[in-house]
Amino acid sequence: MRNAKATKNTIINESANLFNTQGYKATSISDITKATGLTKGAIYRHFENKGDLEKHALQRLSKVMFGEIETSIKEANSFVSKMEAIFSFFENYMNTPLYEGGCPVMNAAVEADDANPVLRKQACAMLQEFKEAVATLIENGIKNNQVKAETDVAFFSTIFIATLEGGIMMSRLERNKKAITHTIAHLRNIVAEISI
Amino acid sequence: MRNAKATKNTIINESANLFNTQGYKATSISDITKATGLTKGAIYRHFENKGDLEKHALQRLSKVMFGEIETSIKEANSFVSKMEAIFSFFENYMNTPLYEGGCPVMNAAVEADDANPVLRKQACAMLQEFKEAVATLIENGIKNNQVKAETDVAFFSTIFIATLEGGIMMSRLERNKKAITHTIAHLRNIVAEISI
DNA sequence: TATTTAAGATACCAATCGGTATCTTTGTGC
DNA sequence: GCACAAAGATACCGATTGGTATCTTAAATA
Repeated sequence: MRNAKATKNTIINESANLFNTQGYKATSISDITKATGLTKGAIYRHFENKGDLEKHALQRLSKVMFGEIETSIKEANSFVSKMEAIFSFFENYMNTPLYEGGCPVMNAAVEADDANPVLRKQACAMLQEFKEAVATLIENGIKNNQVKAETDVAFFSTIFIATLEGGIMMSRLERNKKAITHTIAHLRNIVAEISI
Repeated sequence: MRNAKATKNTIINESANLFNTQGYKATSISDITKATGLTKGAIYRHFENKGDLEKHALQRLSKVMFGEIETSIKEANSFVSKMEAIFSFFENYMNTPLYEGGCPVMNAAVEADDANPVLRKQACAMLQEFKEAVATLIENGIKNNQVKAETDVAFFSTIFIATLEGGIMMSRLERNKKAITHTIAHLRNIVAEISI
């Protein structure tokens, strides 16, 4: 019976790509049929409705994004080099993106209003996950005497992510790396400031 | 003949509100008829097509946003207080927004892909305008001996806006002021650093 | 190899989309 | 007050939307 798991997987991948580039509402089921080469019948066999597919697609994007970041963080072995891992992820992002369409968190956050609370909640959780990851990095840095003890963890994790996301938005709009390069350079300075 | 200018104005206002909250593609003409109490016939008398209306609506949002910022900047008479004017605009923004739905630049930037080049170009121009406004502030600050001469103008105007936009995105997603408060506090520190 | 069942294709549904042609109403100048 | 033109309402158009019922195909099992 024609590898169901594989088809479901390609549906998720292709739709995730479309949702992240064109937007969730703006992407139709027939867009997905064209991208996958499948028919509506096949898609609706694997997913309850479009919202269900959106949920799975964003989950996939989340896994890919955080998966890549977390592995490169684990490979690094100091606070500074772990932060560098995040920076290089977002720097390379413009040249060779893991997925098209920019940051999934921002895309979902901007599109999801009260009309799509499921998407909003997911984006919320992703942002939370991102913030906590950075916070843990700083906390561990403090424990290991690599970061100044008086550092405000919540404050810095917030401005780190805000600056990164803003930089991505600007660079994507302007279609050049200037903004993201500037913001990362700025964040490098901050990392140096709070480092011991 | 039933004040045409006034009707066109309300159509622009109402649709700008809807576009900025629900998204451009996601807002239908009949959404706009409901919001204005008018009919399709009336709307299409004043605008060529939906894209034309989108263009006018974003232009309106741009005018409102920059109009408010620029007047409050002009009222201030030093580099620091002019920057404070920008900060308080974005701080008050969460409590009493001039328009619903967050930053029009970010919304248009995230939604507009290759499928809507008109919207993209407008968002591009708005970001450029914002960047140049901040740059001019810093340059005048240097001229008036209020900002350190060695300050990299393009660098700082970029990270200012990136940080602000990222903070807005996070605060809107989390539905509390924490992120925007943190980012503005951080930008205040930077202003202090480059000030004389 | 025949049977069974899951996977996918086809054909359809009502609702809505952006857009238009036409009709009615309203205000204005003569 | 009457003609004229502009503003807005109504009724429709084909195309597309998300979704479903039904049919066909293909793989696993017996």
